Amino acid sequence: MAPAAPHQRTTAPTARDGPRAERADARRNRAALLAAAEEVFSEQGISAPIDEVARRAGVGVGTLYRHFPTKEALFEAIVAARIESLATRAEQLAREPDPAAALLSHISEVVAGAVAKKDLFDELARWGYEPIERVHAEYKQRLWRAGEILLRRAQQAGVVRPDLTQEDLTAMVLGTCEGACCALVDAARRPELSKRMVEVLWAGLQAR
Amino acid sequence: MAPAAPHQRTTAPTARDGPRAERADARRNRAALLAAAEEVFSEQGISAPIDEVARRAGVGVGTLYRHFPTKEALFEAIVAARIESLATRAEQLAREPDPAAALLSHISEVVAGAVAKKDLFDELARWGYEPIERVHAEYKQRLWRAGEILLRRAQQAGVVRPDLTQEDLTAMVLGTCEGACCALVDAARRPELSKRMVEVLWAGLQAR
DNA sequence: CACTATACGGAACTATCGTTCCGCTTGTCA
DNA sequence: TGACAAGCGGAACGATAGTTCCGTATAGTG
Repeated sequence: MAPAAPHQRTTAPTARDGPRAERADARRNRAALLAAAEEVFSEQGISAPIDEVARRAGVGVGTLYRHFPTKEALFEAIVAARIESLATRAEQLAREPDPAAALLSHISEVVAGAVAKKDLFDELARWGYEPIERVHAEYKQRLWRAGEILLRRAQQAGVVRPDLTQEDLTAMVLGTCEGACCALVDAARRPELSKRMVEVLWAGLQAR
Repeated sequence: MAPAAPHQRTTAPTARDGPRAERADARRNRAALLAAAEEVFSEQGISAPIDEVARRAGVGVGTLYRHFPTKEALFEAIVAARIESLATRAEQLAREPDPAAALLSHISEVVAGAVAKKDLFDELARWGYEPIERVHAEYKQRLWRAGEILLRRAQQAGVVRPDLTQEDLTAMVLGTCEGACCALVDAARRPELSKRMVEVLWAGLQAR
């Protein structure tokens, strides 16, 4: 986005010399916007109006659009971080000695995350299991690949039904998130419910 | 809705005598609207624009609103029929001798229905598992109660985990529908996928 | 055939949201 | 401290969708 490096010019440092450093208020506002977006999107998901984010950040919409070209871009900035952390955690689990426990932890953590944060939920929901080859965002690829490894290892250990693909598992995990989040449940009971749902899913995944 | 019986008056049958019978074109148009709504909503779900329904019925929106007070009312007219038929079928299953087979059939049929018809899917999704006491529509009550019986019988037969409530099961069935319908899957593979998901769910539901 | 209650069509209205535009403000630097 | 690029706010715009309104058309009746 930035047209060139802000410092070191070959010509004299006059006023017409390249772009100045970022102004302090701009940096403050961007931070405030990210914090507000984090709050708003985690509560209301991607359907939250953009004005709500600007309002809560204490800036006008114009300022929001100065920092992020579209609503999508702002949303992605938030949700990418969430997915990255899931991916990192999944990669870590993929190196654990017990493949069954690792897969179960992975599933539990994804579900718990989606149940707690509506933005993550919305992102997973619309992600669906789009053919992963067509997904360009590298953080999604990381999560997908780590999930693949976790599933394969659990299958090789004879713990999980060998006929399941990662698409199947993804659909089931996603379904578990959605079932637990469904419209009218009061949010307070979701964690407990989703725990039980993961239990049932896990039992259903067992080989034999 | 009709204020009174259209025929037999005590006074003379003058022009100012009660409402006439429904005009033929009105009846035709209502039928066309229902047929169009059935098509459109089953393909696109409740988010289909109302104009699309009117267009496909070959009438103006004004006509649509003459017959149905809101979009909701039209949608409900369609979806109520679907839920009624699920409910009737569930009640029938509740009288079958094999409780396990009955519950499995019920689950399979709900999922298959939701995967095939987006209106049913949307309705179940937003229905969620709202406390059933608060649901007034009698056809939903029927489906819920039949589901309860099916679950209880399967639990008493020792087939299904006794700690599951109908809310749990509803959330799981709903989740299965949602997982299988997720955004980007090509619809052609949904039936197969959902069948496998029901298999896993069923395995997970087993007692011990 | 004429008359009128009924029904029809679709333009217009309202509300919501994402996005753009532009006049004003302010941080930064000489 | 003065000049000005960078940044800001928020009104206005455009798109979408549900709903209303009203002038026109017509089915049914005598």
